[in-house]
Amino acid sequence: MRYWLFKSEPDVFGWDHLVAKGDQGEEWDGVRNYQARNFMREMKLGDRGLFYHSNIGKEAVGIVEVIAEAHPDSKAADPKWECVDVKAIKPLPRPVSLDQAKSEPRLKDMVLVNNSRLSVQPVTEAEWKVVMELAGL
DNA sequence: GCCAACGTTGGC
DNA sequence: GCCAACGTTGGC
Repeated sequence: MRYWLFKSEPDVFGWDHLVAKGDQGEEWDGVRNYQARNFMREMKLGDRGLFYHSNIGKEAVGIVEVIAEAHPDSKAADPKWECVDVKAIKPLPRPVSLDQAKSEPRLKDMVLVNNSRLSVQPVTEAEWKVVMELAGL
């Protein structure tokens, strides 16, 4: 299983929105960046990801699971843009902020810390474990 | 609100 | 195919 990080602005589509979708989950649509799309193409059913709030909060707030592998983004005019479906698994007991990630030496190579603009990112297993530890899981 | 970083576009 | 101009993202 691999780990990922999904970034979203909470006032556009936040953790609570995804939780409200329940087991049905939601398409991670709207990605118009090749790097991010290519990561979604690599995702497999059951992969886990962090749900990160950009701009407001700047913290990982929950865990999601991939429930549908890459397919054309239903909201894109061009089918070259693909996305996966995700559902909320559980909130982090203690959200992990960008500041925390930056000040944690074990997370210094995390994409989130080094390339703030990429909206879908891979997370290594080692990084995942550190984040879980900081989150109180 | 500003601006640095990055990606994309389009003229040449 | 290069690169300047432009637009967007997201941290500060």
